[in-house]
Amino acid sequence: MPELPEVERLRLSLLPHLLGARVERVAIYREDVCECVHGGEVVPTNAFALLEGAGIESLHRLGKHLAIASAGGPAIEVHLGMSGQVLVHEGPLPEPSEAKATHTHLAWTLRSGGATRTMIFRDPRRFGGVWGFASFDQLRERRWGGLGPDALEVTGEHLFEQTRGSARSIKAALLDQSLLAGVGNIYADESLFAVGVSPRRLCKRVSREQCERLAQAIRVILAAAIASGGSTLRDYVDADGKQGASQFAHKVYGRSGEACAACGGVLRTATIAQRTTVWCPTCQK
DNA sequence: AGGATAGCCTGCGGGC
DNA sequence: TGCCCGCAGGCTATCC
Repeated sequence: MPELPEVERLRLSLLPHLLGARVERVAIYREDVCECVHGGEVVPTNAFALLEGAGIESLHRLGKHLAIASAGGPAIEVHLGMSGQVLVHEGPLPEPSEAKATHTHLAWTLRSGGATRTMIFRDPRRFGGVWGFASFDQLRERRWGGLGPDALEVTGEHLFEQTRGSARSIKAALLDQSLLAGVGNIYADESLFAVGVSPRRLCKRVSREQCERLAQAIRVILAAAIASGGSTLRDYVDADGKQGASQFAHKVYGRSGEACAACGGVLRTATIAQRTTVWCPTCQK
């Protein structure tokens, strides 16, 4: 379940394969995981909008969203959703039958120096997708305009200003990508545990000082997760197929019924903000 | 208008 | 052993 740290790890692992590479060909196996936009209009899915013929200049990330941009030309956004993966390998483009069997929806032939590689986007559950734009500016405006600041750089002041007086739970707010971009179910629970705030607590009952500590916990926990390779319970791998390791560092996520690392009490679980939530009723108020 | 809810989709694991 | 059902989850559309 990719969140910000997994997407950043993916970005870093893609850099050596993509920077300076030219896209020779794009194979589209499933059009309906793509959306292409040109001149503000949604246009039929096409290889050029998905970088065919372009030279790749930069990779960007905002929250859980990854962008691959050419110099002054097209740019694509990849969103991994629940089960999306981007992988680079040495082999040729997959045959349609193989693509179907592996839920591979798109593939790019990359030419870099003398080497030819294949990048694929696969996503069994298809909650993710790929968006093509005529420029990175258009991508940013159209796809990223509604997102809050990147969670790696969120401030307590921003959290407080955006949540003060709100009647929803702090957990719901942390999951709201328009408030801050990149926190999902795992790191929402981990961050709340780190600062001793119950996921059920209403935003209007979260103080400025608590927002300050929460913002710092979010930044520190996400940075640590990036440093340790991104978390994964099942689906996540980077561009080279390597799994992350930071699931071992989760203090509450996936540990319902286990002992709290801080007080030894039993971690409990409930559905909060439509998400399975785990917290320590003793440590988190 | 803010906040809650349904639905999308497949794979996996528990229970029988 | 094999089948069925429930759950996992980010995001959008829709409802209240």
